Amino acid sequence: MTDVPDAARTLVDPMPTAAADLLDEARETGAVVALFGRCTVDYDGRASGHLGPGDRHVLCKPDGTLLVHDPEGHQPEAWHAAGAEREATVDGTDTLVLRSERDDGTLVVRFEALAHVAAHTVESTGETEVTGTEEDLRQRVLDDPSLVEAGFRPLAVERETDAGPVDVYGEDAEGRTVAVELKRRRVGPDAAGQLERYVDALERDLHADAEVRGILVAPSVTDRCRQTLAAAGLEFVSLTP
Amino acid sequence: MTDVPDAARTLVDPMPTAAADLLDEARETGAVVALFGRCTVDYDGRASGHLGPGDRHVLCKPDGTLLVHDPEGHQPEAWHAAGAEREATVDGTDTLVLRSERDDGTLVVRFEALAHVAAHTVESTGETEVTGTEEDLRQRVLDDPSLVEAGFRPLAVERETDAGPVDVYGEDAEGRTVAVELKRRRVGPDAAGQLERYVDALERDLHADAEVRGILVAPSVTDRCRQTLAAAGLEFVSLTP
DNA sequence: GAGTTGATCTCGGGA
DNA sequence: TCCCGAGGTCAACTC
Repeated sequence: MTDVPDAARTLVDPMPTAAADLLDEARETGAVVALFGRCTVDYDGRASGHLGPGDRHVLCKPDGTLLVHDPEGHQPEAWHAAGAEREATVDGTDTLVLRSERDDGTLVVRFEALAHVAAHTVESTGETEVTGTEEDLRQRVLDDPSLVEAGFRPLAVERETDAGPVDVYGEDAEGRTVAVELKRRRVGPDAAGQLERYVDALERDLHADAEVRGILVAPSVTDRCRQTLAAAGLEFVSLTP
Repeated sequence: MTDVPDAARTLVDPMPTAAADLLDEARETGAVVALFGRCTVDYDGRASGHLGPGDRHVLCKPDGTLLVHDPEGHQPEAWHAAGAEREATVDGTDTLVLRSERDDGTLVVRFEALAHVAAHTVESTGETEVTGTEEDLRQRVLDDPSLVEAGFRPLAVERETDAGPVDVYGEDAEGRTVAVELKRRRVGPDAAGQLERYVDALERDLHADAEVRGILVAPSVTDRCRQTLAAAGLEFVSLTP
């Protein structure tokens, strides 16, 4: 044991007390801790759930995030989001208990068996950069409004209405108000409903007699979406990000 | 080295080749592998992104799932969902490269430095059980339809319409068609729009003159949701799961 | 703090 | 296979 904690520490088949110590130490140092072992999980909060005994991977982040992963799937089987308070104790002599408390609930992981515990302090986080998002699509439309239609003139982005913010708000070549809803992926009826709400709200806002066009811009739409658009008098323009 | 792979193996400050071997072995045995190290990530697919050098935790599951976690937040910074093909190679002498291929894109993780690699074979997955979901709320309504209103009679669940499936479809005390949309949480305008689409579709489906009531059942609604409901002639019933 | 929407959303169920 | 909506969604941004 040294006063200066190691940047990385690993325990194999640890005693629960040793694992608890490592978790306590990690809380001081801001380390990320990964545990492998056989455990049960109980959650109570916005919903409640129980996971029977199984081999799982548990990841504890210094911001309070706790993720319980089983061997399949992208989604954690159980979790607590950032802001949770974590506490590691030993129940009896051989059970490590991880208790995570949040305003909206409690998560408890009980390890019947522990195979690995690894802690790793993080010195720096790299920069992250993503392209191909909806905002990129919007920028493309603003740079070249004719992608929507010839003569389209954008006047505002995220223009507020009583039904929420319109992605791109503008006028067509004949001066009619146009609401554009952008989607980077093929969309279903929900996108048509979203646009419909904006158009209805704008028509109520502006004048009772105002004609407002609604244009859904997306790579493609489902049949039902097309139906919904048609029923609401809305238009579709295909644009692939 | 034995012919029978260990159920659990850990490497500390491993050579990249040793880590690659462990990843290859894990592919055979169906083990979950967790890596700690300094890495960069490049993703190209539905979008594209780059993560600069940083200390991260990488989790590889036998179903192809790959998750790259930084020290904050619930969401992985980068990922590949199940079904991806993974390959571990060594670039030069000191860089472990994890390459994950999917139909819709490629994810590459390059480790400049590796602190831990741990593999753990999974013998069994515990049962999982959740309560407090929307389906539980629906069952409650079916068991006691008066929670919606006195005289309400459910006739179908997930009743199909041209706009999608209605949560609970039924009749009120006076024989009018009722579409019920259930939400387990406080809801915004999107839920009102969803219900509106169903009601509109039902009115088109049944008769031009048919009156169809739409009732949103949720713990509470936002102001805008209430406005949208009112504008569409829809109703709200408060019910807490 | 609440409201609104996006997400490389993922996931499960049904046609 | 695609479509559709739920999710203990989470996360970002605005008011």
